[in-house]
Amino acid sequence: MNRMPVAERREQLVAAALAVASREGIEGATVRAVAAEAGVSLGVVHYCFQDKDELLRAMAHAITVQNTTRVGEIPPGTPVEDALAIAIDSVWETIIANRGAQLLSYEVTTSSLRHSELGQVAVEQYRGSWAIAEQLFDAIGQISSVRWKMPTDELARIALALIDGYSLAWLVDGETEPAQRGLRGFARYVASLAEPIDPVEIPDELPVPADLPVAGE
Amino acid sequence: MNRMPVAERREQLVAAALAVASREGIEGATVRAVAAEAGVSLGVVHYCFQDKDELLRAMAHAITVQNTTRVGEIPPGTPVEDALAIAIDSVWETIIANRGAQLLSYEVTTSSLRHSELGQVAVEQYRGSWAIAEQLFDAIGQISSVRWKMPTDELARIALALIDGYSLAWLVDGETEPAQRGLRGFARYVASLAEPIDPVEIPDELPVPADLPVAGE
DNA sequence: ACTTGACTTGGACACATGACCAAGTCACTC
DNA sequence: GAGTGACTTGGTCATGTGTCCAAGTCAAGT
Repeated sequence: MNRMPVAERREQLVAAALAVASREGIEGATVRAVAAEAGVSLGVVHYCFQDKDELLRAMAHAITVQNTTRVGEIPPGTPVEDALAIAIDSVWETIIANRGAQLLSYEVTTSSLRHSELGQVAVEQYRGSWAIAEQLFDAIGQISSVRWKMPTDELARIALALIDGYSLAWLVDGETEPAQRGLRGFARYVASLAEPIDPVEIPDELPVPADLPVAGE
Repeated sequence: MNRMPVAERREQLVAAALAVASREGIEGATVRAVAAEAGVSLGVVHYCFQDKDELLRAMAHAITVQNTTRVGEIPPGTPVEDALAIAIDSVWETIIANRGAQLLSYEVTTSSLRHSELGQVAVEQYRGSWAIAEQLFDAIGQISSVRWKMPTDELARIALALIDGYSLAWLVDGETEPAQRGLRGFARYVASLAEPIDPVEIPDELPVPADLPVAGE
């Protein structure tokens, strides 16, 4: 096989692991399978990674990075409802476009929760997703010139819980319509939690409506 | 070891498998581990079950049954908000009371989606849960004398998606407060989807508010 | 040219696991 | 109390897997 520096080889192996695991499940990502997928002999894997665990951790990290890629841009001035719809649809479409990867993501999560070898992978995964979602709500707030009646971190958790739940259900029964209907309904609900603010000047202290206790984490 | 009829032994083995798998994960539920947990020699398992797969299927079925046990009774006349809160709290409490079992449930789901040996276990699991949740909303409708502005099967799917998502998040970060806050918020939202009806006489044809398309499954 | 070290190879080893079996043991019935 | 069949035992075997290694190959620097 072609020679290449370790770093590059590692990337190739991680990609191979991701491919195998997406296709055949996390258990199918054996050292041999990954080596075969990369077109490399067995020893190479242990030359580039100390453990199989290290390889899997690298793969999990790649998934986390992949999951926390930003959603497409939303033009400024877009109404809240539309902005929310765009964002949620975008997330949902990337999910149903990569069934294997999505399923793998859950497998990695559960594995990480059982076996300490995978370390804090699951926690990192979720922290990253929550942070991204929160940033997204903040961004939409600015884009659409609205203020949320609920802290955005809480909004983020609701949104991700719902998406997680619906995508699991979709993995099981293959129906996309219920999820889309549900998510659209959620978008409408969230839109009702937005109140317009002056897009030009944003004063520091606006009275926050006390509908819900503002519990910052 | 004590002699007992096959049926009884099978139950014991399924219980042992459930115990091991809840404690150490689905991968830890090897034939040997199950036999040891049940205090039985290796051959017994293969005497009672044709395959390891058959054992796992039986275990998965046991989980499904366990997951679809009815929530506690709600006294008639309870206001919708309270009835919803009782139901959701009840579900949530059984979840956080059995962390291992809940995690195992997800492991079984993902495993079933990968390996055809587990058959339609995941689908059965979800169909059962959806049906129960739908029945629950119907029941609450009767108990609290309200009519839902949204089809109950859709309500059920939303509720279960949310619960799934939150419980996954809880498994990862161990925080119960965000989930409880989120679920209570959902209960309040659902309560807003209820409109009172005459508790005594329920006519067959009531105009259904056309907020959403009524899509029967 | 030659030396050095990074990179690769193929195989070997130990171990866990699922499957299987032949013999043994016990309870129940006639 | 003898026979019958359900139940149990302990062990064996094949397979897949992670880990490791000693030797081989190649590219680059001196």
